[in-house]
Amino acid sequence: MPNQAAGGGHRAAPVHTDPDDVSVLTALSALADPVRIQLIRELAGSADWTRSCGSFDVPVGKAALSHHFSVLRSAGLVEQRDKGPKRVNRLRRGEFDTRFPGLLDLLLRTDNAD
Amino acid sequence: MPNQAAGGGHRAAPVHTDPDDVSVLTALSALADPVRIQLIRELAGSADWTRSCGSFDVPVGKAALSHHFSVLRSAGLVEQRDKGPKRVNRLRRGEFDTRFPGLLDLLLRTDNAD
DNA sequence: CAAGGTGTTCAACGGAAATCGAACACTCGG
DNA sequence: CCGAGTGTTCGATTTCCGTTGAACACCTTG
Repeated sequence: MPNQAAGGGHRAAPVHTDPDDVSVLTALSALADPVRIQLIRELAGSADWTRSCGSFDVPVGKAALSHHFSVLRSAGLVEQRDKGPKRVNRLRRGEFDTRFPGLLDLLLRTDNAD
Repeated sequence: MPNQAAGGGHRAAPVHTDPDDVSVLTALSALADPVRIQLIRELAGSADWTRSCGSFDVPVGKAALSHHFSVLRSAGLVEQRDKGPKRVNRLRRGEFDTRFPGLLDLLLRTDNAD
């Protein structure tokens, strides 16, 4: 029996924020970064829970990457779950779009390339 | 005859950027600031060309204010015109909304108070 | 022409955010 | 139980952005 044993998991659970509790300023600040934009775009092109944190093609080290995911969680943009040794991600598309209609679509439009 | 004389005005014309030439990153960065958000909100609640730069209720000095307007111009959000000694403003609502549909509306929704 | 009002520019400061390297914690496979 | 792989945390550095004060430029009114 690999995991999910009794007594609860040991790893520190990632802290999430509900999009409803996110201010516009926080949302915009989270999105106003090249690395995070790329993370979201790549994430949007993948199925839920299929991408681990290290699987993204961004020009930063692990530490900075971990920080960026923390920001994205705080802004209600990304949800994370532990899967074995990896931490897999999901873009909270529906929930975030309910809170900020059209904002994510704006970022994901192909004609919005930089 | 006060002004509008031949030979052209002398004041340095403000540099504007067409919303079509603005990247998403630039737009989001411009909007991800408390002072600029307030400027846009106040501007949205006023008729075009009725608000001079100094007429806004923001907690910063003239220098910083001038800088913020420069950022807003560069992001294609605000248009400025000289009117006597004052510089009056206009929110480029239609044009900006064509480039980034829904983005301005998001900021101006009352339930998005911080 | 002088004076007050408006806005820009400049150099400089300060603080927040991004980044890195190293150390640590956890999971899984030999 | 050890080792490789994954991600977080810590401390320190760097970079960027907002802010200021002072000097300057322009327009108008007296």
